[in-house]
Amino acid sequence: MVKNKYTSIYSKLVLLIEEGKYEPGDTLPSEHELCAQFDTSRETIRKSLNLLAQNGYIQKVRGKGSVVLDHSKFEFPVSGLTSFKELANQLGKDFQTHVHELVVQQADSPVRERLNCKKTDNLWKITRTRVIAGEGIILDKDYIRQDIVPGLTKSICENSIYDYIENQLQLEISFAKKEIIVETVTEEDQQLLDLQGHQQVVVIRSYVYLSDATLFQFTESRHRPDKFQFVDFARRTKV
Amino acid sequence: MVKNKYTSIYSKLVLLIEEGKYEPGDTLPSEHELCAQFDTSRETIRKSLNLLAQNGYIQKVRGKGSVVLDHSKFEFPVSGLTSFKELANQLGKDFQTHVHELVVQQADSPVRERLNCKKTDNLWKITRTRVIAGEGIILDKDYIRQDIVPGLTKSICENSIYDYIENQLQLEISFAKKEIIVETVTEEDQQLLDLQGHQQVVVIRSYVYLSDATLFQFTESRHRPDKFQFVDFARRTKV
DNA sequence: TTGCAAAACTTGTATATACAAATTATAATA
DNA sequence: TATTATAATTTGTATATACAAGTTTTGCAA
Repeated sequence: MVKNKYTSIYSKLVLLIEEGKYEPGDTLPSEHELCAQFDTSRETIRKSLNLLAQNGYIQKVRGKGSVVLDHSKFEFPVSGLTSFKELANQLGKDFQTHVHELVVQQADSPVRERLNCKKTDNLWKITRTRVIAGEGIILDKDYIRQDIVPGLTKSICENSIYDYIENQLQLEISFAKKEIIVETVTEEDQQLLDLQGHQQVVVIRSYVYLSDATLFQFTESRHRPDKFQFVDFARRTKV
Repeated sequence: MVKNKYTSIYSKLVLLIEEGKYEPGDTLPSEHELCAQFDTSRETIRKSLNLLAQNGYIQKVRGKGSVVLDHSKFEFPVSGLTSFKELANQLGKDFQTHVHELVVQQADSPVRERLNCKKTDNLWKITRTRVIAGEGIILDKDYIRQDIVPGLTKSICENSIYDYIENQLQLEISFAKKEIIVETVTEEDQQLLDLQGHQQVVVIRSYVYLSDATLFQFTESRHRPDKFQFVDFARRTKV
C-alpha cells in the first residue's frame, strides 16, 4: 500500500518497538538523529512521532526525548475502529461468523433516526453471531445504507464487510462514535447467543462515517458480559 | 490560563461550534480565511483544526473544507481523561462523594504489580462512593504513590484529587490506559453501593501517568450497570 | 571533591514557501 | 442548453528557518 512519508516512518517505528528494538523506558533517537536515519526533515519526523504518541507507543518529554511506553500491557485493542476479523486475526483465535439475516428493507423509524436518512432509503439489515471456541459470544446487528454500499452477499458478511468496503468499493472508513452500555437480554439474544444464564449483555452502539463525513452505518454489537473487554488509551485534554 | 496560540484558537473554535455559530453540516472558513481572522500562519491554524478533528468536532475533506460534525449527539463524554467532579459539573447533577477510607499502606503484591513499584513504597489507598440523587452508584478505589502525591486529606478526596494534583502540586496528568470489563459483585460492592439487586458491576481499571511518563495512580471504578455509559470517538487507523 | 554556571542537546512553537491532490466554480464549445 | 475543459479554491505533504523552553552534560572555580 502506498503511504505518505510520515505514516510509513510511523509504521517502521511501531515495528521496531513491537520487535523490542526499543524497550519500555528507553528513549528513541532524537528527532535530529531520526532525520538523518530516514533522510527527511524534522517536521516530517515530528508528524510520525505525534502518531506514535497518539496511539500510546511513546510519551514525548520536552528536553529529554521520546520515552517508549509499555504498549503490550494491553494486548487486546478493542478501542479505535477495528473490524472483528482484523481483531480475531491479531489474536489468532479460533472463530466463526454465522450470518442469520441479510435483507434489504426501508428504514423504519427508530433506525431511520439513528442513520439520519429518508423513509424511502433502502438499508441492508445484517444479523450475525460471532462464535469463538464453539460458543456464540457476540451478536452483531448492522444497518448499512445500500446506496453507498451495494452488492453485499452472504459470503462477504461471513468474511469482512469492512474489507469489502475499503478494498472492493474503495471507500474510506474514517471515524465512529461509540456508546457502551449494559442492557438486559432480549429474546433474540437468548435465541442466537450461548448466554449460559447471563441476564445482561454489554451493548456497543456505533455510528460509522466515511471520510467525506457521511454517516453510512449503524451497528449494535451485543456481547456476553463475561467475554467482554474494552481497552482504551486516553490523553488528558485541558479545557 | 496561559496557552499557546493554536490551543487558544482551538478553544475559540470549539466555543463557536458549541454556540451554534457553525452548525453540523456547515463548513468552517477556509484555512486561508482563518489565517486572516486570527492573524497567524497556516500551519498554526492547521494545528488547531487537527485538534478539532481529533476530538470529533470537524471532519476535514481535501478540496472541500472542514465540515462540522454533530458533536452534541453524545452529550455524555466519559471518554478521555475526565475527573468525576469535572463530569458532574458539566452535567449539573446533584451528586456527593463519600470518603470511606483514606490510609497509607505499603504496596501489597497485586497492587504493586499494577503500579510497578517497590515493596517499600508507600501508597495512598482511597475508597470513595459517588452518590447521585441519593443513590450510591459508583465505587472508586484509588491507589496513589505517596512520594509523588503527598498531603492528601479527606477534604481533598471529597472534592477533586485531580484538581489538587494539577493546581496545588503543579503536576501534569498526561495519559491513561483503561480497561472496561464486567464482574460479579463483591461483598464490598454490596456494602457500599445501592445495587438494587444487580449481580454484576461494570469495572473500569485505569493506569494514570504524568507527563514525564511515570505511573503514579491505579484506579478501579465500579459502576452499577444500569447507570453506566461510556462514550468514545474513534478514528480508523490504517495499518 | 563539591557546587555552580555555562554550554550543548532535545523537544515545542511559529512562520514561510513550494508543490501535490481533490473539489468547486468558471468559461468555452458544440 | 448541455457538456467539457480550464481555472480557481481548498486541503495535504515536505522542507527550511528561527527562537523558546526544558534537560543533561561539561567545565570551571572554590
